Amino acid sequence: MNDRSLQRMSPARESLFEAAIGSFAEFGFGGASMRTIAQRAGMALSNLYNYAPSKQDLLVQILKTANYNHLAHTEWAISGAGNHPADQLRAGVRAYVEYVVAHPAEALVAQTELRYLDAEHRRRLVVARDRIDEMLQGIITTGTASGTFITPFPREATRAILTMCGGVAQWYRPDGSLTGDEVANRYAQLALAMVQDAASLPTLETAASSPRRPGTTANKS
Amino acid sequence: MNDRSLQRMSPARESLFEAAIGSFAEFGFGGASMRTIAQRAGMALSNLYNYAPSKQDLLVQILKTANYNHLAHTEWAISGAGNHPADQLRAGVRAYVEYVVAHPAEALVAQTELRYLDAEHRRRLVVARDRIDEMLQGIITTGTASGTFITPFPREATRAILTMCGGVAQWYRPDGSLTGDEVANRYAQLALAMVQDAASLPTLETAASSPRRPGTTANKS
Amino acid sequence: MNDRSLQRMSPARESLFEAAIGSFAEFGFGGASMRTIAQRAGMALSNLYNYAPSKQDLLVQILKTANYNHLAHTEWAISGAGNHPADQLRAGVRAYVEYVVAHPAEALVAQTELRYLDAEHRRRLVVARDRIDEMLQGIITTGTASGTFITPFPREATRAILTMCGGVAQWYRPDGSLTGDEVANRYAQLALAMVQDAASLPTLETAASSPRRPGTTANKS
Amino acid sequence: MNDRSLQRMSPARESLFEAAIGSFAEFGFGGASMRTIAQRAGMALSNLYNYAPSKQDLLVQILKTANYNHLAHTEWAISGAGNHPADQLRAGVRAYVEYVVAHPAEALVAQTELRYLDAEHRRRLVVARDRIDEMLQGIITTGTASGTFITPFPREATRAILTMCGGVAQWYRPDGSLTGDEVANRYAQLALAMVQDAASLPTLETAASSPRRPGTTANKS
DNA sequence: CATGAATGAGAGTTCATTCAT
DNA sequence: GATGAATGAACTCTCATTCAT
Repeated sequence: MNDRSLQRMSPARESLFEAAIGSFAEFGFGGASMRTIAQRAGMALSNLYNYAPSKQDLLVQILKTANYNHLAHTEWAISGAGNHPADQLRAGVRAYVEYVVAHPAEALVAQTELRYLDAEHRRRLVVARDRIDEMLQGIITTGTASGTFITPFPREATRAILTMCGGVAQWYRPDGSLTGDEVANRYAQLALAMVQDAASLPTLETAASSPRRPGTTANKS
Repeated sequence: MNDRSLQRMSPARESLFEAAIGSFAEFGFGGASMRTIAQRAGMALSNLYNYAPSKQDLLVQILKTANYNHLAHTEWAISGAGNHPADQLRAGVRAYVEYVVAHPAEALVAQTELRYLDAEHRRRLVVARDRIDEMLQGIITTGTASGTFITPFPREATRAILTMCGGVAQWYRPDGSLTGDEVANRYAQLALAMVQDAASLPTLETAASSPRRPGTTANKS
Repeated sequence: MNDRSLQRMSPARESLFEAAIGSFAEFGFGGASMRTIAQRAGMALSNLYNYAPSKQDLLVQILKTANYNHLAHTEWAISGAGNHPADQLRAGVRAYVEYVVAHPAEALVAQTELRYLDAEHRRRLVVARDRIDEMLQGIITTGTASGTFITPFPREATRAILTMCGGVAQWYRPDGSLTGDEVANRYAQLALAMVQDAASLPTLETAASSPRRPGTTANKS
Repeated sequence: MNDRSLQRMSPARESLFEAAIGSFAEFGFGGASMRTIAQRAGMALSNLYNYAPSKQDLLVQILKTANYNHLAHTEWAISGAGNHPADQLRAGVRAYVEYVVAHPAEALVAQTELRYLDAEHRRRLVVARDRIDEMLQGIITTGTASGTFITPFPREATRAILTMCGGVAQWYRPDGSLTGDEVANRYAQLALAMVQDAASLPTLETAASSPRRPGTTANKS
């Protein structure tokens, strides 16, 4: 899937947004300066304003694209994952993390800098984010109802999963010890564990054969 | 435990740091200005420099206090939780979240603004944060070794738990539908589920027959 | 008489100069921007430079046309007013004001923005204005010499008359309570009064009874 | 009378406003830059903003002071000129012009730059100017009613007088051929002539026989 | 003639910080 | 400790202008 599939971009526009994302990720919205961004994009400062009427608008454009691409990638994966909630959740989490590790700077900006927008822009931008939230919560709720998942707090579980997945943007490095795929897989497993997916649980016999907490009730008893 | 136990503060100092935390939380380090902070603190701009030699230092002081108080609160709770990994993890997560909901702005700043410090300061400040990480990871590893927990990825589980707990700062509101205690408890359960704490697991058919560690979980047993 | 008689204009050129005059009148030379003017003229910014090589030149062209048209209109009226100084002055003032009320924005710009030009351009542009001044002063001096007018300060009277007539541009509105003709007539009478035109004066005993030069004054007598 | 009598000023403030008035007079509001003003005032650019929160506000402050001082000076002179309309008009015009020649730059700015303010500020600022207008018009109307003055257009006469007096700011130079006092006196005479003040009129043959208010006019009698 | 993209200079304004009092 | 005045650097943004098409 193309990065900027939603709106085909001229090379200048492309490099500008790349530079802006990089700068916002590195210094934050307040810390990044239009001069720096222009330099990074290889164009004159004043030319920025042919692409975005203000710094705020630059951020808005970035967040809009980022959020909707993230949504698209995740929704697409879920919609191809069949009917079983566990498969859907696994696919969703995997895709969500995949997008983050594929665009760490963009994802970081999307998480971090949304707060600095005015209420109106924020309202319109969270729509995409909320859609992902609703999808995941729907999956978890359905799974819980059907007995596949067990969790008394679908709302908090959803939030926790999204938060922990988004957090990947803060430490993931492409040259780190784990590939993006590995990270995505592991987070998918952790998410399934959190909702106590039946299939992921230790089975009875294996549970018995290898009693990991001998005297499980040892806690108290 | 007192908020600013490490260094007793004059009222002026108190209101200054309160103002700074509030401003940083609201506008980010780059977006907050010394003028705004001074106004919020009800003092003259130049008087700020009697308490902190620079804006950076203001942030450093805040983060130092925040991180060490967070560490202290969490470590204290764990150290009083006995020997069982599940109890320790639960206590740790609960305490961690408790601190976040008790000081949402401070916690938000601590998470968000650390990146904007120079390497040296960052290095010294992450120590406290890393200590919490190590403690949690130690608990999880120990628990896994002893069979209480089941997770193939203790490293990622630790990070995920801390991230999701820290994320509470981004949405928690004191006047929301959940009290801070409820949030803390639920997140503790979610964390235990993620590491598949034996006692928290539903057994398949024996679910009803042998509730291990009765009374621990509010959900199922 | 055609407005732009000196140089026939294409529609684009026409709308450009109209836009420029409007913008200069509204915001001043310094406050008006080429972008604004272009928008107002309904053309692209860069296209302006096909009609004027610079903003300054735009103003120069406007002022040149304005000043010479104003001069032409006034001189023509005077030259058709016969030999009597009073008739000449009346015709001159009337025509001067007529032009102002017919082109308020242009006249306003001509008065206001001349100062912002460089010395050379200013020198060449004041020629037309000075010609009007000289004509009026000539009329007044002649009239004073012949006893028709009485004023000890022909120089100041001339300046005062031109200033007060030019000032009409600052308050005249086409939809105001007075038509342009009425304004022109009244200002002509005021000017004649200022130089104490004999025929306009009330005589001692005949003040109420006999208007001297009957039909000249529309007002009371 | 002190220049800034209304509000005592620190030396820095004083020199700032002097510089601002000079710059606005020379280059216009749009053409003057805060940098230039600061240089002229001998202070750092940023320090300007300790005295005026914006360039607009700088202009507003100047215009407020200028207009009210002009009003004060003129009103004071009129109020000390006795009951006769001719004396009042002469005193008023003289004082008005006196102020202009005493503060040519300030007066020029007051006339020229008012238009560039937003409606609200303009509305509040014209109050002082309108008060002068009303005073003059009152004098002329009264004089006309009592037969001292003869003019069918008191409204236009008032405007014309004020305009021509204000126009002095555009050409008067302290080192010119006329002193400020001379200019003021001559304009007062011209104004009286314009309203056909009885005492200022030349009598025809009875000029010597019936001087109405003898000794009033310096020019003829 | 007309345009959109690009630019260097400079605009107004705010920044963190200092210093004499 | 506390303040108001002052400063140099940097900010976002707009300016008039150019040029390839």
